[in-house]
Amino acid sequence: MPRTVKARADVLPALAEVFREYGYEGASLSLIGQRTELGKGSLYHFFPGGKEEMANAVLDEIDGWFETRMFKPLRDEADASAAIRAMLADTLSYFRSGRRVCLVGALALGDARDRFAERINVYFAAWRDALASALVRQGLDESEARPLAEDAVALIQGGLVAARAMDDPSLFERLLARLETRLLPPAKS
Amino acid sequence: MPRTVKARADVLPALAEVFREYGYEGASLSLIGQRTELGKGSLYHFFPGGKEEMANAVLDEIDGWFETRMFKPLRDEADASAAIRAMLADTLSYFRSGRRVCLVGALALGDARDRFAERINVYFAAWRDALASALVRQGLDESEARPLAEDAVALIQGGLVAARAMDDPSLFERLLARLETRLLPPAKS
DNA sequence: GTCAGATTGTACTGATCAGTACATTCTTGA
DNA sequence: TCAAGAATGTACTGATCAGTACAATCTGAC
Repeated sequence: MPRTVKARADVLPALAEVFREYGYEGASLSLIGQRTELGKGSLYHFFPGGKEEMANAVLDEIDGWFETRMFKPLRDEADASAAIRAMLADTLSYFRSGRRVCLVGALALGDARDRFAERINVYFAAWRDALASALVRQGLDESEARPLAEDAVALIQGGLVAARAMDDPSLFERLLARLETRLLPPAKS
Repeated sequence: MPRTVKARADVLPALAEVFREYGYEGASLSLIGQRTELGKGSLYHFFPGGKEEMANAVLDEIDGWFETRMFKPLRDEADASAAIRAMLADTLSYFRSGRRVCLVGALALGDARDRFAERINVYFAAWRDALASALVRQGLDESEARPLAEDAVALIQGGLVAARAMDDPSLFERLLARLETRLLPPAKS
């Protein structure tokens, strides 16, 4: 039954975008239906648990993407600096220069926070820890790497808020460019 | 008719807290009624424009608080460093070490963004510009002050997101402490 | 072709939403 | 004391919410 799997996975990007744009509570089933081009029958066929299962499926996909694409390289790649540069580039493109919101961050601020609290926590902690690991392999002490990674994750999230608030994607780009100079070791080639 | 004015103003703190906790759409009138201990009759008596007028009243109060308490001193106070230190201390206490969310930031990420887009934009821009002004008076070039102020505002917003996401108020405190060392001139007394 | 099961559309449910209408109660100034 | 108007409680409106039920349709294996 390849079609079942395909159809459910096909819906996830549209689903994610609805949650990103409207938040958990704001993403009504009628809106979800429009964006995914699926009726209620199909939606509840694929996601018997309703909205909560939809959001969890989206979060699963996001977790998977960040884990394999960013966190794992940050933890494991031999060239830590390259992994950090790749992380920044991926961050820029994933969030569309700040035009796209971080769903996890939006959930953290919104009214559905408690419902996904554990997942939200894990996502942020994983990002911070993976980045700190890369910084340590770059030669920093744990005691320097930890705070720097903490700053970086917060700066990225805040950059998304600020870029959206001021409707200025270039702000997010500038933020990431400056962050790169703080995260990479000075004047190596 | 002093009582009218008093009653309306008395409701604003509770109103603000509801919007902060549940977002604009999530703050239902029944919830607002409970928290403010006002029935629908009273709420629509004080705010004939409904929820939107309530949110605008709250934003007015927030704007006023930040303007007089933080932005104006940052722009005008003779001792720029003292104003920056005061800003950081006020930020810490206002947001309750990250336990309290920034309503403006939450609105920026949420589904009611378009409704308050202009106000949100102005709030962020005012903070950045006021801080940049203080940095310039501290001796920085405009070209250094601008990016640093931009970073600071984003870091604060991101700190609120991250502190809430990881349920760790001390994270917000650490962030602000490190930010202070970046904003104040090194080793003066 | 046929049939089991996957998929889908439609019509419901009861709850809750923002907002309105309005009669009642309270407060205040004279 | 008493009216004017401020303040409030209650009962509504129609819309929309998440979720359910179920019959109709489609699909692929045989």
